[in-house]
Amino acid sequence: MHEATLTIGQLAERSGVAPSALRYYERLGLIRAERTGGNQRRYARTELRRVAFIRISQQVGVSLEEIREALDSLPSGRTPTPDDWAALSRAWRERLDERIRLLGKLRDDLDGCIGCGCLSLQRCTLYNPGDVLAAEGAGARLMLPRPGADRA
Amino acid sequence: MHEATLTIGQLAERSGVAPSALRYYERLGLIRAERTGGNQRRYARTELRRVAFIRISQQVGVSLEEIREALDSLPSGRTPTPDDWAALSRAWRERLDERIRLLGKLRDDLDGCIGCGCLSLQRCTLYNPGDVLAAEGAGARLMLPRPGADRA
DNA sequence: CTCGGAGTTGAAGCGCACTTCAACTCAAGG
DNA sequence: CCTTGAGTTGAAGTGCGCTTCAACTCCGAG
Repeated sequence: MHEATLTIGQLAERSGVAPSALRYYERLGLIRAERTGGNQRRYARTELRRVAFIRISQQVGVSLEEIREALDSLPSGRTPTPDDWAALSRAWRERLDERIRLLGKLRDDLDGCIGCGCLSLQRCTLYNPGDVLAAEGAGARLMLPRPGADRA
Repeated sequence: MHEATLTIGQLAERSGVAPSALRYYERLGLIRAERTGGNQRRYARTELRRVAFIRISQQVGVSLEEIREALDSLPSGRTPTPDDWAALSRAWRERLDERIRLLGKLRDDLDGCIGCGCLSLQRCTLYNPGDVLAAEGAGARLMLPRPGADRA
């Protein structure tokens, strides 16, 4: 045990991500694996870091497709350095800030509306298109893109 | 025009929600409508406020099912007062605070990891089960419930 | 060599929040 | 009356992020 590579089960256990999810990530091109003679996946230990980055990015609210693009921007040829990872993380920082800012605004507005009890679409800042927490990735739109906005 | 009730098209325009979504909300029991002799929906103007509450709640990260439960808790019989709406809004306030808190923690941790470049699953506070932004509603789990957590 | 647990695949299913479609009816102006 | 735009329905489709399943193979301990 404690070999240079990990089986899918080992990677799953260490990362907390189900094997089915890891295979899914691979299909999307987010992680890679060598194969044994018997066609089984063997993961380099560096893949652990990739998986960590994926899960963290999801918490930031980034879609798997965008995460893939980010990972694709890592230097090919050499193993990514801590600096490489730091650069990617910095890229999410802005999104996270914006997300937090908008939720903070929502909270303030909600407080205001709790005070006045208005919840009026026309007057309340809560329902202000253009200041919407738009398409932050993640599944069936959490954040209210205007209807048809993705086709416009 | 400017009648006591709204057609589905009018409600859609005023609320910014597509007619198909409004019909969907009705099927889920989130809003109600009278019917004309010709079976067309006519919405009381108070439904505007319900729709506003629905969209705001979604921004907080609440699922339609939970929103339905919240709306069901409104007093039946009388038209909800501003105080009634304020009470519902207050109920989301805590969720919003928690959401903001966890995102803030994620940001701080991310800053720390940008500094050290670690992204290590084992050591990094970023990947700390139990402190995960769990099941905040909304579609295909944005916030990383542990695999199988919804079946456990 | 045998056995069982771990791995493989493609296809299908799930949950959420909707949208789209076809086929039809209604309502209002000319 | 006729047309046109708006409304009606149920069924099916969409996108994301997976999970589940069936049918099969691999690998290592005994």
